[in-house]
Amino acid sequence: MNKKIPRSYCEQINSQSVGQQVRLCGWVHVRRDLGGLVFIELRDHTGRIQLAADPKRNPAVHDVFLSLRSEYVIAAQGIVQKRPADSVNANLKTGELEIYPETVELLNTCQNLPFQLDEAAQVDESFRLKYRYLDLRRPEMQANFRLRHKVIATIREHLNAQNFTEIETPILTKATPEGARDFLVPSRLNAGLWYALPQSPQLFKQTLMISGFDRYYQIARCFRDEDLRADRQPEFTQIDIEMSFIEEEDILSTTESWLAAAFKCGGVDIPIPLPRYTFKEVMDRFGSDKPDMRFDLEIKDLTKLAAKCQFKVFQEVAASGGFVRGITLPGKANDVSRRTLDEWRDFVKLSGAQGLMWVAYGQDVDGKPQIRSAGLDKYLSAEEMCELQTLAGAKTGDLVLVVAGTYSVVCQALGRLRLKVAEELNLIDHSKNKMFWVLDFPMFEYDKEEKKYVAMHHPFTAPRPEDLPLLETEPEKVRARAYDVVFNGVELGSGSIRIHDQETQSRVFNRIGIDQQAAKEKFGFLLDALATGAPPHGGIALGIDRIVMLLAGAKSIRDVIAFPKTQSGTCLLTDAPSKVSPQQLAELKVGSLVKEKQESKEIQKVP
RNA sequence: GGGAUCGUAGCUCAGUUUGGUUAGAGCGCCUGCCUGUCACGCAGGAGGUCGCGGGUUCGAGCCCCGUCGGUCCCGCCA
Repeated sequence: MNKKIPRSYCEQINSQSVGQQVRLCGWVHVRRDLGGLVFIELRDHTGRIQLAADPKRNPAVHDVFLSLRSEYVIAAQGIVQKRPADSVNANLKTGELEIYPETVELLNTCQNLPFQLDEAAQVDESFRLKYRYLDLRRPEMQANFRLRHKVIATIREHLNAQNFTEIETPILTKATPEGARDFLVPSRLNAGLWYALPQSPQLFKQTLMISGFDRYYQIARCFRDEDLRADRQPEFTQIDIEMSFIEEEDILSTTESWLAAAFKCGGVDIPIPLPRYTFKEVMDRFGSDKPDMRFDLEIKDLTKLAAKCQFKVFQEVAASGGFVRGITLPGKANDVSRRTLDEWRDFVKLSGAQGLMWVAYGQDVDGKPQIRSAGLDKYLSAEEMCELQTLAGAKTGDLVLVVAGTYSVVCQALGRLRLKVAEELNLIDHSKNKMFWVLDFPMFEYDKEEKKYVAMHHPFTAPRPEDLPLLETEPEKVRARAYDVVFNGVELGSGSIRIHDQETQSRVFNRIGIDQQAAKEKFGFLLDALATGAPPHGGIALGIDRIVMLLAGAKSIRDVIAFPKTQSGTCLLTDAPSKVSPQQLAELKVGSLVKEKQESKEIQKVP
C-alpha cells in the first residue's frame, strides 16, 4: 500500500499529468465490464475520468471494480497515463487519459436510485424535489449553484470595494399593513402577539441610513405569503441596497456597475450606462412596465382615426376618453388562421377588452393590394383603411390587430397579446439581451376594490418635488422618484429615493388612507427616526433568484434555489409544512380552526 | 378563489379515440458470457393496487362523479 497523497480533482488532470501519481475521490458515474477489463468513470464536481482495471495486472483492484455500481463512492490512486491511440474518447475532456489505480477504496455503496441522474432533466419535478440531494448531484444543477455563488460573490466584492457595509436585519419582525400577506410567527413570551417574517428589510435599511451607515447592503431573505409561480417562491433572496446623501443618478450608476459585473459571470455582456425609458413611454409603446424589447411589435395609436370614422364602437371609445390602438404583424396578412384570430380575441378579452379587430393588408393573385377585415371594412372608407395602415405602420402583406378601450385595458390587452404573438410566431431573438431602466412611475394607483389610492411602489417612496402640490388634488398625476430595472421582459428589481422628512411622509400616508393614529402604530419608529436628522437617502433591491435563473438559462427559480417549494408551498424533501404537537400549540397559546379533514393529506403526499 | 394540463413497472412513455382473453416498449435493476469499452455488446430474468375513493356496466387503465398530488397561467404578489 502506498501512502495517501493529496486529493486531485478531475478538471486538474490533463496531458501535463501523464506519469504523475494522483488520488481522486468521487462517485462511480458508469461501469463498463468487458469480462476481463473493467472500466469505471469516476465523477467529482469538476468532471469525469476513466479508471481501468485488468485482472492480470492487479487482481485486487479488479475485484473491487467488479463490485462497484452506479453512484458508489470511491477513492482511487494511481498514475495518469495516455490511452492507446485507438481508444480515445473525444466526447470526454479527459478522453485521452486514464488511470489503472494501484489502490481503490470503496468508501460507500449506494442503493438503487429512484431515478437515473442523467435522465433527471426529464423526470417529473416532484421526484427531483423529493430526492433533492440526488438532483443536486447532477452536473447541470452543480453548475447552477456554483454560478449563483459566483454572482453573489461578485456583487459582494463590488460593493465592498465601494465602501458598502453588509448588515443583517431581523427575520422576526413586525407585521406591516401594506403590501403582500405576511407570514406570522406566534410569540411564546408574549402570548397572543405575533412576529411577522420580513417582506423585505425596507424599514430597517432606512433606519440604518438615519443611523449614519451611509452605504448598506445585504443578501437578504424575504418572505411573502402569496401564491407561487415559476419565478415566485414564498421565500426568496434579494440583494438589498441603500445609500445616503445621494440622488437617482447615484443609485442607477452604482447598480449598473455591479449588475454588469454580475451578468458577466453568466457570460452576458451588458453595455452600460443602460438606456432609460419613462413609465409612460413603455406603457404607450409596449403596454407593459417590463416590456421585452428583444422584438418590435410596437403599439401604435389609432384613436385620431377612430374618433372620426363611422364605426360606432370606435367613436364611443374615443369620445369617452378611451383609446384605439394596434400592433402590426409583419408579413402575416395571409398566415394567420381565423381560428388563431379567434383565440387571440378570447385572449384579449381576459384583459377586459371587448374584442379584437383585425385588418389584413394582403394581395390578390395579380399582386394588387387586397384588404380583408372582420367587420371594420364595413364602416371605414377605403381612405380610412389606408390611413389606418399608415398610422399602424403596416406595409402590404402585414396584419394589424386592433383593441379599443380604456387606457389600462388597451395597454394590458395589447401588452400581453404582443408577448403571446411573439412567442407563438417565434419573433423573439434569443441571442439579444435588452436591459434598461424604467423611470417616472406614478406614485399611486387607484384600487377599485378598496376604493382608494395605494402606493404603486411603497409608501416610503419620495414624490418628485415638482409634483408635490398635486398630492392632495390630483394624486394620479404625482410621479414617484422610483425606478425599475428590466431584463428581457423580466423585472429584476426596483427602488426609489425615499421620503426623509416627517411632513411629506405624513402627507403620503394620509393620501393612501393611513391616518396619524394608524401611521404611529404601524411605522411609529420610522416617523420618529425621520425627525432625528434623517439624511436624504434611497436604494434598490434586486431578485437574486431571477438574475441567476436568467443567467443559468433555467425556466424556473426552483432550479437555482437549493431547496425550493412546490406551487402549493410544500417542501417535498422535508414534508414541511407539517403538524405540530398539541403541546407545542398550547405553549404558544395558539389553536387551529382546522379540524380533522387534513388527515388524508398527511399520508398521501408525493410518490 | 378560478382556468388549463398531467398521474400506467424504479424512471420516461405507449395503450384511453371505439370498454372485452394474460397491460406493453425503452432505460435502469438482477444473473450469466465477453480483455479497449465509453449510450459497451450478447443471452436470460425479476419487476404493475394503471394516484386514491365511489359510480355506470355482464365486464373499467379506458366512461361518469369526487378527491389527492405535480406543473403552467389568471386573480394575488406595495
